[in-house]
Amino acid sequence: MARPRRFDERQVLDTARERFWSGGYAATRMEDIAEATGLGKGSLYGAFGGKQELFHRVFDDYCGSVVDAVSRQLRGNDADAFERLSAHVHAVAAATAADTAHRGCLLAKGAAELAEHDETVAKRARTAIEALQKLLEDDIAACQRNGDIAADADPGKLAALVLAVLRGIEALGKAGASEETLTDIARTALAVLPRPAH
Amino acid sequence: MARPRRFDERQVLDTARERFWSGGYAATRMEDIAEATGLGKGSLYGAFGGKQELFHRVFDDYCGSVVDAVSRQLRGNDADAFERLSAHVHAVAAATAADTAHRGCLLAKGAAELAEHDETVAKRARTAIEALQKLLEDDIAACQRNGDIAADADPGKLAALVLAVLRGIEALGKAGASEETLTDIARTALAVLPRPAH
DNA sequence: TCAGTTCTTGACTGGTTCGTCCATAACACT
DNA sequence: AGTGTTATGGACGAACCAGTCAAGAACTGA
Repeated sequence: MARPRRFDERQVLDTARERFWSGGYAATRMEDIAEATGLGKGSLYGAFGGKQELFHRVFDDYCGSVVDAVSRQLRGNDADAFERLSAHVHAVAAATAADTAHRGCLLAKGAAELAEHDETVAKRARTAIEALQKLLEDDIAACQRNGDIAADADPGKLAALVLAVLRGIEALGKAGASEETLTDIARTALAVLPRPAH
Repeated sequence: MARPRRFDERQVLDTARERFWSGGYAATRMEDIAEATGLGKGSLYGAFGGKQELFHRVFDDYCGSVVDAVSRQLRGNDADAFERLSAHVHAVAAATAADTAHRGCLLAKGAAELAEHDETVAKRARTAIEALQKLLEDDIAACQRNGDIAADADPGKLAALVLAVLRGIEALGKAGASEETLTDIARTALAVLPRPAH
């Protein structure tokens, strides 16, 4: 009954993500996004409300997709749990090293810029982090069932440690650490995890 | 021979740091800083050049003071090296947890916002991180000499790991992790460091 | 006391940016 | 085809902001 949208909302969100990711929230102009997507500003505002709401959409999407991706990497049977954990940790190091533009992770960047003054962003980041920790914890528990990690260790605490290492790798990557340093951190972190005595 | 400055440069830098730290670079207005310091904009520009230069000054100062502070915490004799390391790691966790405003560390926040597009900031962050790693490495080597950490471990790699954990604690704190989680991470990280076999 | 120099103040400029508005376009249903 | 509804695009308004400038103030050394 009404004129249909000519643009794909998904695509606009992806483009907006790109802009916010590379420039940050404050430094990205709505007009940049309009030009990059080919939309007029009217359409942009009509469809998403405003800059803040658009960012919230983008940020929410991004957090969800990160958790999804990690979930795909870590879920599986007990036998491969340690291998999955190892692959994940190394993948984060490799991805961070490959990110020559040093944009890091939008979750970290957005939280750093806005969490203090934007409760919505703060809350979303918190739930994403909690989800990531839970995924790690489940995988570590699987490692323990399979005898790859000491059974008497607290999987929640090890998961928190691994998560801190992963976020730390991101942070160091943004500060310009070399690929070698990052992969060393990944390797060392996996090496110091408590193995079962035999 | 000329009219003397009425303001203390140090104090202005501290106030500017406060503003940049809490609002980020892009979202902080020079007029905010002028008002907060009581200076007119002309004085501000006359003394510091411009927004970017002022931020560079502030950022450089901050990086230096962080490295200094850590240096004071970590330098000392071999006998207390592990205790100093432990105290430092726990201090970072406690400070992060106490930072209820979640502003995190200006080094991380500034790098996150600007490193991608500002080579000066990127370089300064890099040298600060390298200095921190060196301090940790020296302390860990001291631990090894004192028999608190396995002598066959690579102190540089352990230092990189510890640094990643510390930066990760900061990042998780900003994302809203609880004090308990953060201190658990600190405790667990220290616990998994390789001890000498005896 | 006076001259020379630097500092201060705040109004002003020019450019930028968020968000709005409106005339027009595109479609669905009758 | 006609009508109602929603999308489009870009001009526009209002606020904001970095940086400048000029007139006057404060101080020192002569």
